[in-house]
Amino acid sequence: MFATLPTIIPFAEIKNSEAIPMSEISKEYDFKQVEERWVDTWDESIYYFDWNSDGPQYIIDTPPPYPTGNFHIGNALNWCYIDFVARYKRMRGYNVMFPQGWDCHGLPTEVKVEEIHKITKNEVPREEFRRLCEELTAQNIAKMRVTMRRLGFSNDWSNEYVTMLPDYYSKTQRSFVRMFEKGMIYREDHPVNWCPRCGTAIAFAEVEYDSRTTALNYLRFGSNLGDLEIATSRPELLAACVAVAVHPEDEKHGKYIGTEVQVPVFDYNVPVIADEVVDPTFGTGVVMICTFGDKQDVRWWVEHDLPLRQAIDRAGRMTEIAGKFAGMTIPECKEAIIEEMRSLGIIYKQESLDQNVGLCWRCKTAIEILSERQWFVKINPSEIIETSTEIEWVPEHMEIRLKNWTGTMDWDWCISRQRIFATPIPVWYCKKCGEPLVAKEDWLPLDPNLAQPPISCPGCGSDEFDPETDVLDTWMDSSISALNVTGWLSDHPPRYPAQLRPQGHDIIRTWAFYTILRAKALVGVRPWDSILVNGMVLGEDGHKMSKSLNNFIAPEEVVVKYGADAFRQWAAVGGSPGSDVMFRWKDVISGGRFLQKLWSMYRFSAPHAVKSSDAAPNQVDRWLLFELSTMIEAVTDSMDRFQFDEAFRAIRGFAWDVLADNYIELVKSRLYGADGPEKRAAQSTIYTAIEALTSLLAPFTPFIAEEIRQNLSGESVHTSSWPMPSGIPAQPEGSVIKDVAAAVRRYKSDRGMALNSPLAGIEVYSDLDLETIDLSGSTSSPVAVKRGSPKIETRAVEVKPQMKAIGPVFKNLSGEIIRKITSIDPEEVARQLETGKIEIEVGEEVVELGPEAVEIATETLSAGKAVEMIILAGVTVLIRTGS
RNA sequence: GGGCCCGUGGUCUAGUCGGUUAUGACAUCGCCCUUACACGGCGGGGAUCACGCGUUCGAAUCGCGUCGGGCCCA
Repeated sequence: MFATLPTIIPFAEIKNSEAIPMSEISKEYDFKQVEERWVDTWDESIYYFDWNSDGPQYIIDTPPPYPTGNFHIGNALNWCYIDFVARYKRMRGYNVMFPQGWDCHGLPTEVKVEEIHKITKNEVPREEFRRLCEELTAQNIAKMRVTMRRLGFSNDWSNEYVTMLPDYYSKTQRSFVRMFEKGMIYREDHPVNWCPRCGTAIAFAEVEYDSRTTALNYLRFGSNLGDLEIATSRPELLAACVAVAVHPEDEKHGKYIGTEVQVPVFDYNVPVIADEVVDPTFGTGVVMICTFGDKQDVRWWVEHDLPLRQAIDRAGRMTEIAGKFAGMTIPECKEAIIEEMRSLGIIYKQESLDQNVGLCWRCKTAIEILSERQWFVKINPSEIIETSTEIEWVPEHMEIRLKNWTGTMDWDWCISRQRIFATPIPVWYCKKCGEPLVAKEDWLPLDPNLAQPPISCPGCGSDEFDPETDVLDTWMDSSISALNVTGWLSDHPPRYPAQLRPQGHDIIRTWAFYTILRAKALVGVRPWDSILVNGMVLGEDGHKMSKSLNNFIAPEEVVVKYGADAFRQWAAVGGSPGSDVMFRWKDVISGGRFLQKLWSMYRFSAPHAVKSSDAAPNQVDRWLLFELSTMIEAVTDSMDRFQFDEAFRAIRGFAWDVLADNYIELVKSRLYGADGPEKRAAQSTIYTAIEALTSLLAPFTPFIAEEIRQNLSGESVHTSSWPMPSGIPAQPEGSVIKDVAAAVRRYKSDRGMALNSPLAGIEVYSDLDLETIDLSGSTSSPVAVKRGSPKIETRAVEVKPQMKAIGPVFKNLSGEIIRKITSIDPEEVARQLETGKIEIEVGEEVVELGPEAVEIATETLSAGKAVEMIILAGVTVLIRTGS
């Protein structure tokens, strides 16, 4: 018996006072208009953290970017991740803080200011120069804020901080004072990495390495035992030579150990020492130790208690001890000294040598190691490594980078810098006795260059002081960001640790390292519960995106062309967090297409999506609700693991495949049909699905999610809750109906038939009680559901062994069983299968297989009638074509 | 030189505590303007899962090695 076709009511006659008619909704999604409108109208106070709330907190230690004026695509990727998390956690009921900070201090701004005003920093008063830097920084921050808003980030602007302002840098200064008082900060003469161009000390983290080719010079040192031949790549440091080293078991040079040799050109004696680190196969096997050619020299210097001979000054020029070379630059001296030694026959050989040299990461000048009186922070590697194990690293393996780095530092963190635009070190030196006077906490903030201490010198009572002109390393500012956002030294009770630190893997050795160090030193706890590490953004050529490689794309350019929601989809699906992500226009384009698809779905749904409570969902509705519930569960799980690609793919898959391509096609006839419980059930199901969909999309595509949700229900999606899975149980009927409808659609498509062309009849053979309303509606054909199997002859043509079932039971017999069962006649296997078991001989024994062990592929034997058969899992469909 | 990550259709990618026919996007080909969407729908072609050896009944997945790439460091 065929079910009757539902009556079709013309669209124009459908009146629904609650819903928006489709015709009023534009066919094309206008992302520009929608996004710009929401940027202008959103009330950002809904993103504010509530300091007074007792609810569960979720504080994000946003890494404060350097205000260059351009919010680049790498920032944008990281901020997308942060925003996904922040919006998700808010919807889960957390009291979320997504603060925005600005890490202002630093050399690039000083350089830029010098460029803009055509001055050098020494030409204007210190205070004036600082003011110009602040002015430029403020302009740059303003520019970057615009981009961030346009990208839809839900920053908490009530918790913005700017490290160059007294509010913040007083905390930096207080952290300095506290750590000094705890004995964690000290000042002493110590080798430091020095950039001669910038004229400042720099930390290991600021040293970059590059391979260069240089000359290895072979020269002779005079000795009573006969000239000693040594090889060096740094002859310009000859005047700084304090010893010569050989390997203790070096047979050729062993006799020199303990004697003295004469340094050529400068004619003074240095000892020959034995040290196992010397590579006897490199050069001549003899190495000259200078203060300081490299880090190894520093180690030897300490170990063997050698004297200090400083041949290079702060400006990178040769000092007095270099004699007639004094005043030359390093390259000038190198050239002159080689020339001199050549003419004297001291250099007897030169060969080229590939080596890696340390460079200043800002200006790429080769760094020198100088002994300078500087401020240092003590590093306790084991404490940092221990603390990092308390932190959840995502992805896990990134923690190894921190551990590796932590073990490689040869000396403490040098925190003084010889610059202007930075946090002043709150210290004076007594003019009379020279003792340093470190400010007390309640004097702060201050600049010792502008203020005098309120007390006399505790040592000698003098009232005359010189200010400390050095300033603090910028990492001293930024490494307390985690403490700052959790309310340290604020009016609020502190809430550390923060829950999340999102950052790139390129700054693990700096930011993550220093922040852990400082949190432990200052408050004794880890700075964060979790750290989420994002990859670098690669250009479409596969290389790290940078202006110099000319593969650079600005986020603004993408937003203008495809919108923020499309851009954010690239961030979500471009790669899983931690891996590098290539920027690809086609990902953005496909994101834009999805927006259009969503818009079309909404445009269709608008007149039909109506909440109602009195209509029980039918089988197809329940199938959709089950798929929705399952998807919500999966997405929630993915979000909890920060797997945004997984989460977004699941949402998009549901929206596109399940809801649009299948469910909506199935229920159209009900929606266009006469009012009644069946229609209302479909309307209500669509409403539920779209409502949930907009919530799930809200963290990813906040603009279109808001637009649709506001139109649908008049409420903001961004104050709504994350959907909960309904937990509706799985029932096979709806899924089978969907499969049959899809099969019929394919059938028509294969034959070039219009998809709405009616068939004479469809018979569905199944043991399930299938409802026919949506099947007949979506196929435009009468449908009958029958029990059992159709009277059609079939023949087994292939036996497909099921490895999953056979393997675990028969173990190493499996191979033989598979070979056997696929070699016998499939018809025979099929006959046996009807008895419920299959017996086959394997070698000597007879093995019994259950029905789960095989699947039989069959072929229909045509009965010569106008009947087509489609066999699906659990159902057989017969189509009467009517011819 | 060391550490970490990676190598899957033309391109990019999912899957990686072993188990039917390896996911998706973009590209490509064919058919279809079906009362939301042609920025759409249906279908097709296209991958010896870098290579070799091993463990196993069974390997993209586990182990070892080789080659190639990236990142961090020396």
